[in-house]
Amino acid sequence: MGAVIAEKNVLAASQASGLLKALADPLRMEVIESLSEGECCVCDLMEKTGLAQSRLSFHLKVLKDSGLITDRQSGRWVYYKLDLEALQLLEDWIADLKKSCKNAAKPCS
Amino acid sequence: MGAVIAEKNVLAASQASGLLKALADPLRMEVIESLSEGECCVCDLMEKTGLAQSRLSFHLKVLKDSGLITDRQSGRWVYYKLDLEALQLLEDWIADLKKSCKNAAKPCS
DNA sequence: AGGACATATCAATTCATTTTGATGTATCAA
DNA sequence: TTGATACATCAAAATGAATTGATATGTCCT
Repeated sequence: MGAVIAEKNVLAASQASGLLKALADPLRMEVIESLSEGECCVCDLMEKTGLAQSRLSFHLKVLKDSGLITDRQSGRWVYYKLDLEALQLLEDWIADLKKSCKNAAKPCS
Repeated sequence: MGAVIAEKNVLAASQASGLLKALADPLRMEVIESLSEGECCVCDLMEKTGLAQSRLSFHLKVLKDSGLITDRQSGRWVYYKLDLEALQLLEDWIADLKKSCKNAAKPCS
């Protein structure tokens, strides 16, 4: 039983690490917050964030690679949106960490 | 009303960004997970993580500056522990983001 | 006072991420 | 089929973060 839980944690931890890394950047957080208002295309995100096209594209790729957002092409436009499951995974991981916290001091050896 | 909420969100966002950045590193996550077992001193963390002293010290500083952990000196030893409130703040920030997600597509302008 | 221990800090190097400007690819409309 | 639009990708330069080994600081013990 320990093994299964440990494995699950290791998996979740590495996944969480990727999500955290992607999220831990002010520009990308801005993008994420823009996307929380609903799916939208790159041109709209450019307006909202004021970022240059290639710069925005770079950050969108980081976010997409992490699994935090997904894209869909429609004609000339590419639409991005948040992946709620990824956010949920992250929230769960933090909740688990909190739960596993025993704040008892351990004697120094 | 919008102003107050916006201010609160902006504050939370920049704070959250710091926490995320600190947390989004495999070594530091290891440290955090060690600390989830309870407060402990640097020498114990060195054993648990196998990191060299100066390297560990560097990462502990990053974590402490973010507010994710706190320290307390006792004689020659310095004890570190997780700050549950910071974890809570992070969890709340993600929960809020999730809540504010409207997945309705926005027409491209 | 002197030595040993626990930890922090520093400067130099290495390594990773980000920015920029240019070019490439696909789609649409005329 | 040409030109315009929307976006992605690339290589080079700029910036930032991490590692290393050395040295500094403070505390304890004798």
